[in-house]
Amino acid sequence: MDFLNHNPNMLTIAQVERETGLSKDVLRVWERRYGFPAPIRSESGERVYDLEQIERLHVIKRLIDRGFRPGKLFSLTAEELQALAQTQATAKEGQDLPLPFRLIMDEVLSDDNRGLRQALSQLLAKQGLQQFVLDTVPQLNEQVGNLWAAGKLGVHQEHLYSEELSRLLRTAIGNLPTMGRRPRVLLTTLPGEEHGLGLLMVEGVLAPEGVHCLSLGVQTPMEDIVRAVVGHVVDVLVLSFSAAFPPRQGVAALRLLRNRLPGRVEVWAGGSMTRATRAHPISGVHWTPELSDCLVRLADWRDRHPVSG
Amino acid sequence: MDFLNHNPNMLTIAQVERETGLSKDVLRVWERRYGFPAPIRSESGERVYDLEQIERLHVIKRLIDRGFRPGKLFSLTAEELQALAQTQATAKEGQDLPLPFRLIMDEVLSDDNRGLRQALSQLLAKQGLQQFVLDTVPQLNEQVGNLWAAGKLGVHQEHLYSEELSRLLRTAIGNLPTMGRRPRVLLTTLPGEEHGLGLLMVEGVLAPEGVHCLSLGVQTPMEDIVRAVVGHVVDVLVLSFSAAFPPRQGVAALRLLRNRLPGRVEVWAGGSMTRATRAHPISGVHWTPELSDCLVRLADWRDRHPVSG
DNA sequence: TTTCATGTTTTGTCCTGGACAAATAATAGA
DNA sequence: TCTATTATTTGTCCAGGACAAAACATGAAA
Repeated sequence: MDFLNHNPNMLTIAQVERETGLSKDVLRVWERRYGFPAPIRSESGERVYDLEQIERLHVIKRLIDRGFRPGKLFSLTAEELQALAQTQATAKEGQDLPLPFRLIMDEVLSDDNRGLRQALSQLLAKQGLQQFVLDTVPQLNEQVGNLWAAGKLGVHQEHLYSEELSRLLRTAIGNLPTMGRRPRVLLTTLPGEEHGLGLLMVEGVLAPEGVHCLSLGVQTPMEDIVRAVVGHVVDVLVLSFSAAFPPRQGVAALRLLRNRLPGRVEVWAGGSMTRATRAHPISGVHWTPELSDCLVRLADWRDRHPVSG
Repeated sequence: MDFLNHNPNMLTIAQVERETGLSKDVLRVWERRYGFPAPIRSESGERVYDLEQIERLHVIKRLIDRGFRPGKLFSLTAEELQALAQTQATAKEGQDLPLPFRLIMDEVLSDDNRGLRQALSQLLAKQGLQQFVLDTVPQLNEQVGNLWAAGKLGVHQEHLYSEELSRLLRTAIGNLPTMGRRPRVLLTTLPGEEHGLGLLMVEGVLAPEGVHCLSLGVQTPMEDIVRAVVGHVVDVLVLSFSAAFPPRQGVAALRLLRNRLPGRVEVWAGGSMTRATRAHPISGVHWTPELSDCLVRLADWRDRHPVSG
């Protein structure tokens, strides 16, 4: 194996795709239409990008995620772009929040994982798991989202936040006494959805109700979801979709999956995406855009399935 | 929004890519070369795949993952393919394993998450966290890998195993007393590496040594790794690479990253991939293919940085 | 026999540039 | 002010050629 080839400060298009999250198709069509990025070519004609371009791509990507359109952005100079990013940064400050929230955000912003862990776990202890997940966590998430949108938060800080929160929730759920009452619930996400926090939150709401939860983590192929549902004799399948999941594809995938599951099994679809799709009913799929909807559905399920014997 | 269009049993090429993990390019070039898959076309000429083809693609993908070459597989009929999958299934049985391992594998195979959780946590309690991670977990992983290669294990069972193991490790790590001695270690994976178990294992080895660990979860873009390393004043950066990570790209990415980090910061690269790359030294990067290598490096680091005052 | 170097085949990735579907913005009508 | 059309922008898909990388086969040297 020869790993010695090219200049270590240059990236191939595949590396840029992984690094920035922009597909090869997009990178090429931007180059064609807007003249940027403008990679040099290897001797065999393949695109080779330097670090400056990657950095600029990152800036552009972030601005697009905040709602700007590519057309506008590509006509700007580097300075204007930078200025725009700065302007945005001051837009949505953390407003009048209750003190505990401000504190937690401060820990996130100051990169203090110990402090963050401490603060989160204190809040959890005060409120109890279910309350914490139903009320506090969504507010925290929103706040993190705001700070992110305002450009105050680096990706690593967002990662740190969700890592510590996951850790805390898992621990709390793990320490719950095992009840294993019906319904048996299977939790996972479809391929393409790699955000697993939603699953943990649902589990944090249901487990205290004594529900038998079974999580497969993220990105389980449909075929395997079907197998698991049958194999585990599951009553309810919970799927979570973040806001980043394209609603069209979500609905298409749910239809497809619904078709292949036994009718007996309920499907609950939750997460931010479902706020956009709730107006489009799918027969046999329940939208649970809010966490509390899961509790409503749970009560309903138990009403219809009284414990016999 | 109109979600009502196409037949819910047909998939677009993008859906097939997500579902099977085969890139669009591969799907198209297979069709061109081997005549399979053979999707019908929408009225606008786009590929539309039916469920049968997806299923066959899944089978083929699995066989390729087990070392078969596409060329061979595409000349087989459906029956031969099925037969091959079956044959493989009996190849690598679980051999003479110590009893506790057999037990755990049985729990995995019987889809019993409660039992699995129980068995794992019992083993952990007996051995202690560090020992458990150093000895037992790698053996379990290997065994799961064997069963997978033998076709005995569904994806959902593999997911279940790693989910329960992660849960257990997180809980155990979370219950450790906080020491926060040097070095300060940052753990994450590069974009493209979505397997996070390795990070947990490293943490499970280092945390009992009193190391100040800080995990960012998976797939942190390089730019943000650099920021986090600087922002958190980290001494050591730990990166994990699963066997699925292409060695070439791993080495290229490490070179790139190393160039952008302060020289003071050590980089430890571990995980199965590094067994293939260890022969290719990168200055400033330490290969730690075995977990115990992390302990060696830790001792070395502490030797060179005696606590002053 | 095993190990390593070399050539050959297979396989996956990249390319161009056109077409069009989907998402978004702009405009007209209620 | 709100809602339905129409226009523009933007991302995805396509074909089919080229070639880089990986896997395999062959032969020479240890």
